[in-house]
Amino acid sequence: MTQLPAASISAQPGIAYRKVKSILISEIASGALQPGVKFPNETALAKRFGVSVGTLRRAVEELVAENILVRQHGRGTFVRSLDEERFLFQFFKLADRDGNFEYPKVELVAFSQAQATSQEAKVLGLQSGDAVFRLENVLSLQDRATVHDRISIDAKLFEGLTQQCLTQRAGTIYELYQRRFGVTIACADERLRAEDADARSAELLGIAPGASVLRIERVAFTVENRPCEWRISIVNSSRVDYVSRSAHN
Amino acid sequence: MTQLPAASISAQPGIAYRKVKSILISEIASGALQPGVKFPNETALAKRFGVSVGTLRRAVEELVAENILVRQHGRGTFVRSLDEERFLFQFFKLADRDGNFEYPKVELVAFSQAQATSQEAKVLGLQSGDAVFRLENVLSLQDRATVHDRISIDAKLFEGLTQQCLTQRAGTIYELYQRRFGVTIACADERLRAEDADARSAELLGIAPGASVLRIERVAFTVENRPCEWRISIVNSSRVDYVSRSAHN
DNA sequence: AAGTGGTCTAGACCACTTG
DNA sequence: AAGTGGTCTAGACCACTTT
Repeated sequence: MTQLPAASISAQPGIAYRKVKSILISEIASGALQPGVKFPNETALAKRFGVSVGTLRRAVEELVAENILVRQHGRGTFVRSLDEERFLFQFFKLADRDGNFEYPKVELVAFSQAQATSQEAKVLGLQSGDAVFRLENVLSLQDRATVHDRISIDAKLFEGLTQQCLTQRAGTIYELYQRRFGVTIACADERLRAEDADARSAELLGIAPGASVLRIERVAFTVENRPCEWRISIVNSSRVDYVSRSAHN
Repeated sequence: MTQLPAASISAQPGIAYRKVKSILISEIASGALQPGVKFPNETALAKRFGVSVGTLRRAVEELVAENILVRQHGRGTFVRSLDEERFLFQFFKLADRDGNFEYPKVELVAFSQAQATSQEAKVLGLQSGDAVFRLENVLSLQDRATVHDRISIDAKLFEGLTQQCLTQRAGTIYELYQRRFGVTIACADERLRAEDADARSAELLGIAPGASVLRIERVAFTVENRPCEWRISIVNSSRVDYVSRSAHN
């Protein structure tokens, strides 16, 4: 069982369950609580924070709702590991016309380090000129190149990232962020529009330049709610849809 | 205060707070609990259902999370009325490039009653040939025609709907559904893709036929989780984005 | 059998809104 | 002052998983 300092609730702002929640978030972000490792049980955690079990549960329940923790009846509570199936599809929302999701084949087509443009800096919360990594992927579905991703990330956060890391990884890139760099992606904002494919995307996707493509701009955030990845996805949506499912009853 | 029968919990399936929730949902759907009207307070409701206040609260909290109820500290609990600002933007997700939302101007360009195609029947849970209403709207943002909506709804659910109802209404069409027909939209599934504008959409939106447009297909559900509206929106996304905001911490 | 989370209770007290 | 929801407690008992 993880041994952690007797975090004092009174040192944090806000009401009790929010304090507990924010302490848990920072411990997850710092790596003190590792993905896949079992949490202390509720009574122990409640005692550590000096709150009742009910209050502890409320904090944990919110983190479960935010997909940061997972509880399993009879087994325990865990930091959600990004290799879990359903987690992948929290961020990968392309399905075929019948609504079926498929794990994409990923090919890295470019990797470089560069100085952040003003736009990159703004989105990622950096200074213009700070180092960023830029990478480009082509994702295939049903053996057809379907998505062209351009990704920018803060080089400092991902110090030591190499082309090898990326090409030799198993699993998603978000899993790599989490396992090698301790950066856990918790949520993302996306903006979508239709546009005409530029020359590069058209070539990579094997379509005519100027064809209608779906453009998805995504900013992904860590558990601490800091922007850490900026991504433009160009999608040939002639065979797939972007699916947005609202939470049903 | 609303006077309702002493609904017996034990007659419903599932565990207590789920029973309470499903009874509340059916009472909202049936119109026994009206939008904007104050709920009985927690202790009274709990007594009516024969559960503790904590259990009642849990049911209500889930309905609040699903945007069906609204609680206001010190004032009371209400069925959410669809004319509330933020509710509009639960379903209208088009923002300008700076992320600003604007209330669209709506113009009805077609209205008819027809027999459901097999596709309409399938989506809406009808039989092929059942009566449906079809309507088309053009939505303008910043005085530019931006969205062309094609909407199909079950004619039986909206019996008595006329062109007048639609053109003379104040507020959103979902508010009309709720106020005139007692149909409260609670959530929706959406699928997006890029495509080339067809002749009709191009004309209505004042763009070239074949221009890249965003196609949004939406199925909207009632509080009882029954599909009740099918809508295809064609969006000229040269000035607006579809914004998908994930719930942050 | 032991340990975990899931549900439920019956209170207490606080914060906010309204008359 | 009265009424509402918001937070918190300290238990009880159940359901599920593991040993």
